Amino acid sequence: MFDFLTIAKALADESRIRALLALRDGELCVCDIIELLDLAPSTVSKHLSILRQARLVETRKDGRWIYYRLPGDKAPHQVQESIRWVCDSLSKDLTAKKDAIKIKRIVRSHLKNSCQI
Amino acid sequence: MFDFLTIAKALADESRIRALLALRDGELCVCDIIELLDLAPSTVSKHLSILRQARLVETRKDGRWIYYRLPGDKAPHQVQESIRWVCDSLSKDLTAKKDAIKIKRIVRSHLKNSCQI
DNA sequence: ATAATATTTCGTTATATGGCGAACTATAGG
DNA sequence: CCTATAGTTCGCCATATAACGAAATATTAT
Repeated sequence: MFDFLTIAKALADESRIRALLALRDGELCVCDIIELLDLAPSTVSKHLSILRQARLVETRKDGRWIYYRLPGDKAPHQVQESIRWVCDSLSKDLTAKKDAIKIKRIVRSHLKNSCQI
Repeated sequence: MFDFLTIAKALADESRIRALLALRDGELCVCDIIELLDLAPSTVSKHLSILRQARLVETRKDGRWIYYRLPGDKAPHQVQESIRWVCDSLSKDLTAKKDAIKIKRIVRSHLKNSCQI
């Protein structure tokens, strides 16, 4: 029950849901998500740590960046089912669709900054 | 997104989850749930109204009593999937198991009060 | 009609939560 | 070494939420 409630509370916030859904197309670093949500870095960091504590996201550090991603197959069944529930429920959500487009642009522009052709 | 968040917030509270799971074995009146959760009537009423607004429960009035139940097949797909998620996630939960036993006793004793043999 | 029971609504209070900025840690680059 | 960048932690404030009791509503029983 405790684990379930940790997950349910983590999913009961629009910013965290948007962040989670944005990870469907692959990992993102924190600054990507900051730009997506248009919130203060400290706020986004807190949101991500709540998702992380619920095991709804995993992290990978690469130099200065910390990449967040959806958990893999070895994640607890409860976690996987929860993510499936969110993704299924919001597969056609308009906000999520807009975010997906915005994220593509954000990732592109960040790439452009680091490896200019 | 709004409907989803209404549901997610409704599910992010232990008392409401316990009430919802208690309805798996059939409808209950408010006083049953008050006795189960051991909270003030006004508190339980508020919890149930939150579940109701999220369409996670339906009601039926019978005399003095108002019976709450899980929604039927004509409930929105999103609602049904949400309930399935909760029930699946907590199918083996210890608190829920204890509650199921307690509810059986509560219902029995309420029946005994009204139709004494 | 009156009393008792079931439930809801309302007002209050304490705590939880989301938001921010400032300060801190860590890494990369000049 | 110094600066810039990425991220987290901490402290603060405003709002949201869960809890209660008192009062209101509705229905049944006396």
